[in-house]
Amino acid sequence: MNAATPSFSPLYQQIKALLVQGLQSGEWQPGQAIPSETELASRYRVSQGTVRKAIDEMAADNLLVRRQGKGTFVATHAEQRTQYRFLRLVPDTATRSPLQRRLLDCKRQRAPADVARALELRAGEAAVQVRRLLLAPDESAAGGPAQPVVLDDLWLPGLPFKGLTLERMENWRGPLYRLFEAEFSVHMVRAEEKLRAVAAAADDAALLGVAPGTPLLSVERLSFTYGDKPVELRRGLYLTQAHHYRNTLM
Amino acid sequence: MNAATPSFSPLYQQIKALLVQGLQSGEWQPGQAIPSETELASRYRVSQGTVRKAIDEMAADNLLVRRQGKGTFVATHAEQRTQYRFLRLVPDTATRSPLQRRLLDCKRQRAPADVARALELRAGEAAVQVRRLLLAPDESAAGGPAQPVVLDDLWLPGLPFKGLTLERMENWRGPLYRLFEAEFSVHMVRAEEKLRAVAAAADDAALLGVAPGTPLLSVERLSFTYGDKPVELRRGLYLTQAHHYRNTLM
DNA sequence: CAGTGGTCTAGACCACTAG
DNA sequence: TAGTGGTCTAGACCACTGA
Repeated sequence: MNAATPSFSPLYQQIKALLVQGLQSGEWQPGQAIPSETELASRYRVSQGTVRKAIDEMAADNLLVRRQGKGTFVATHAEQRTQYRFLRLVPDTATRSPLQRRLLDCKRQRAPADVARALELRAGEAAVQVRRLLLAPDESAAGGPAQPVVLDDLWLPGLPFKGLTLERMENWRGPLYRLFEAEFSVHMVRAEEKLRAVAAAADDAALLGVAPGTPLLSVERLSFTYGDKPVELRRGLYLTQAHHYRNTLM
Repeated sequence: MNAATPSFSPLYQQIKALLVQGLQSGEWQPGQAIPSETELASRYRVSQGTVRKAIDEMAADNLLVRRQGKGTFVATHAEQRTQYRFLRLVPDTATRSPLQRRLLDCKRQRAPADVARALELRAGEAAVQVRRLLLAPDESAAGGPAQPVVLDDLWLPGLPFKGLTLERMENWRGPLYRLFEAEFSVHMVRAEEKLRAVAAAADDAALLGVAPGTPLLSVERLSFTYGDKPVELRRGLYLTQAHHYRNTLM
């Protein structure tokens, strides 16, 4: 055991590192079950309790999901429960209804300097830019047109996302992060967001259907996959007239 | 053991409930050590491992802080590390320097309906309202005047905060939440925030030293103490010209 | 029913802190 | 050195799932 992972750390941390490696290498895919605790214990020659502690931490990190009686599964963005795990915008009233997606653009180009820095790309390396709107279905009885609430600007590293096209996204049912996971083997694990209040520029205002100068919530998100590797930079403008960004502090 | 807590649940959950009760009742004060794991194990007639699991969860909830070799301590807002545990506003550049506080007002009055509802007070019950500014020290070499960055409006239930005055807050060194904890036995455990982008009203703009209509980040925070009891409603307006609200999604 | 994760125990030993 | 939390083990039994 120690031969495989020479640096000193508690056994369960070493097990955790091995398991994360398994996720990173794609040995176990999102949604699939990993081996049982007893199986892993005998494989790594440690007690079940040690494996358990490693898995406990990974479950707390949202890398794995435990299901009593069934097994332990690799976390995925496919489940209802985590459908919008990273989207903190919720309607002020009523329950959260699914948002419509309207893709505006998808093009490959050289990454601007700031994007390259955030995604740890070499200057001028290829990147994919995606622009899209999220729209809230009209809640009134009349059933009017859907109201735009989010204007997103995504930047993805070109290499892992080779073959990402507008059509592929348009034909996809379900969360974008599920597409990334299923088709490009990129699973988003965590993200850092920076929020600001800004005034809507003319073009953004037009897309969101509001007056220029309307206060918007600017959300810059940097998403990471296994091993704290940044794989998405997203700039969003949220309309907070009838929605708000919800956060829990602990 | 089961006699004391008749409802069925895992043993360690029952222990956890008992420990939370101890915090709630003030048996152990913030900053103080609770009894050792072995002591608690023998007191509650369970194994040390069971106590350990209860404490593990409470540490994860930020109710307790473990210090190897020293003991387990009741979490407090006094520590440097958690000085601004609930304030997510950080400067865009440089490190986070301590903010100045300028108290504007503190008065006792009947709680408005919305405040009463949030704080679970009876209609018209007494409440304390506090208004204050947070100012960032000028970073430039010149060392100009401090720049207001946060305008806060706090509402506290009148009963537990009997005796809270402007002087008492002005003479207090350190975080407000530490004052609440030390003088009023109210420890904030967690909070829910709702964020919006708004345009600055004339009076708010004047206090923050910006033009009316400037986009501001509106942060409505409801804070809870032990047992999910709401004890503070806070409405903040954040200037996000040189600062941003930082959030981590997991 | 067998197989999975979940709880609980008892005991050994390690790592850190402070007198 | 004594006392604390941290790790690791081995084994028993419970609770849940699905064939």
